[in-house]
Formats: sequence, C-alpha cells, structure tokens
Amino acid sequence: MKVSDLARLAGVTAETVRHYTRERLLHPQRHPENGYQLFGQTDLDRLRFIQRARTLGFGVAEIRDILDHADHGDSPCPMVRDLLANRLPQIREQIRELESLASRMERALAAWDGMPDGTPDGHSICRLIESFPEPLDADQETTEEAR
Amino acid sequence: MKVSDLARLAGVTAETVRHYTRERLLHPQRHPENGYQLFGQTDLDRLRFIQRARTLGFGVAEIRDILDHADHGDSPCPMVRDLLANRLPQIREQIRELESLASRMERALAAWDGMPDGTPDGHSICRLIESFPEPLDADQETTEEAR
DNA sequence: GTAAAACCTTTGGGTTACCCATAGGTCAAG
DNA sequence: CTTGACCTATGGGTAACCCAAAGGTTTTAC
Repeated sequence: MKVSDLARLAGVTAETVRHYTRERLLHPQRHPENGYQLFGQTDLDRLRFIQRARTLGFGVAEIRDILDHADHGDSPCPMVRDLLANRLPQIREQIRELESLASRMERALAAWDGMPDGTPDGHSICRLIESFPEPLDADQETTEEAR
Repeated sequence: MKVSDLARLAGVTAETVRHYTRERLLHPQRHPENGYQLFGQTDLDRLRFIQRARTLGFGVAEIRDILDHADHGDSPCPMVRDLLANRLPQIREQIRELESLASRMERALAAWDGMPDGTPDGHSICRLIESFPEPLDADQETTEEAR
C-alpha cells in the first residue's frame, strides 16, 4: 500500500507517515518504476506500535532506538522501562512548573481586578505587569513554589 | 553600555539580549564607528519588564506588541488582561494533558512490574508497550473537531 | 483516448525561545 | 604589539510535525 493508505489505516496524516519514514522508523520498499514508497502489514504494525509509544511519552528518536533494537533481535524492553522511569520525574517537574505559572497568572488577574489601565509615561510601560514581583534568579525559582 | 553589560545587569545571557534585539523588543543605538549596540537605562527597564512578562507566560511576539503599543503612547493594559485571560485555560488544559500522560506512564510501569522482557519475534516488538491500550483516534480524543 | 482529479515525489521553510559555532573586526592591558 | 576578551553577522540546531511549491504518475470519467 501507498503512503496515504497506511496513514488512513492508522488514523494519521500522510505527512506523519513521511516524517516517520524520513526519521527511519519505517522502512518502506520502493516501487522500482515510479519510486513510490510501498508499505505492508508489518509497517502498519510498526506504526501502531509507534502511536502507543508516543502516547506513553516516548520521543521519535527513542522509538527509533527501540525499533532498531528489536530489528536486531534484541529485546528493547529493559530500555523501555528505563526510559519511562527516567522521564516520569521530568514530566512531574513540568507539571509543577505549569501549575506555578497558572497560579502566577491567576494571582495577577485577581490583583489587577480593581486596578486602572495606566497610560505609558516613560517611567512605566504597563503598571499591571510592573506591579508584579521581579522574577527571582532561575536557581531559586523552585524555592518560591513552597507556598 | 554594551550587550554583555546589559545582560549581566539583568541576569540573562548576551545571546538572549541579542535575540530580543533581533526580535525588535529592544532598540539599541549603534556606535557610529564600530557598529556596536549601545544600551541605556531605558533598555534595562525594558528588559526587566520583558522578564516579568515572560514569567507571566507571555510570548516574545506578544511582548513586542505590548511594547509597541506603549511606545505609541497607547495603554497596553487591556491587551495584557485579555492575553492572560485567554492563555490561562490553555495552560490548564496543558496541565491536564501532562497529568494524563503521567498517569499513563505510572500505570504502565506498575503493570509491567511483573512482566518478563520478551524477545522480538516478528509478531511482537516490545510486549510491554503492546500490552497497552490502543490510542483512540485523534478525532475523538479532543472535542475541537467542530468545523 | 484523453484530460482532469487525485496522489506521488523531493525540497525547503515555518513553528518557540533561545543556544552555539564560525569567521572576522575591535579594544584594553601587559 | 600581541594576547585575550569582547563585538559583529550568519547559519544551524532543538521536537514533531505542517504546509507550499514544482513536477511526475495513476486513476477516474466523459
């Protein structure tokens, strides 16, 4: 089957299939006469595997490693466990950062609720934003969350 | 003062200052003889403003708009309120997505705890990942499909 | 039978907010 | 006068795609 056939079966765009092929996650054959990429059932299985892995947070490069191991007959499972275990705390950290951002945004909106819109006067650009605490150095930023 | 003087005073890298200048958030004068960028106190104020705005989640393009308004004597404050109010629900959505990812990762690690590492056999690449539920079609995943 | 629609190819640019390497000019100090 | 520290502009990299353009191929329909 051709690019968009495979894409349709997996529920992704043809561009995504081409992207994975460029990134060497899929290895289609080439039609000798017209140069079209030809995919088979194996590629559909691979693509579905890729989708599962993506929803688990694996990146394309990691998935390529996983598939390469499997193609060489090595079990990628230990790598998979490791990758996931290492990524999880990073995701948690990202969530904490976003929550801190959301809370800064909410505090700003609340604090601004009664404030008038100022006109810039050379000393002030937007008093709303300037009324906010100066950002601490990045190193201490996380300490600030202990509210 | 020159690029790295300003950078040092604001606690950012010289590259960041050059980046903001390229993006027209800062408008340094040029030394007529050597072409160096020359910044003053106003630029330091602007840069500190930019930092505050960044910690509130504003993007560089948005900050450019805010600054441009203020430079034209218009109050950017209504825009600032709008931008923040619009972005907040998007941040919350992002948090929800990351939490759902983290929980998928945790469920995967827990479910895999007793599972053996399989060797790829042509039918299976990594049983760990394959044991996971197929992702839903993107169309059903979100409700944004109201075209 | 042929023309248009539909699909294929590769190339290259865009998205975000910077970081880094390179090559070459400038400046303060020893 | 030569380091070494700093400046400049340019171009490429990051993640996972999306999109446009130009041109070849296949399918569909009249």
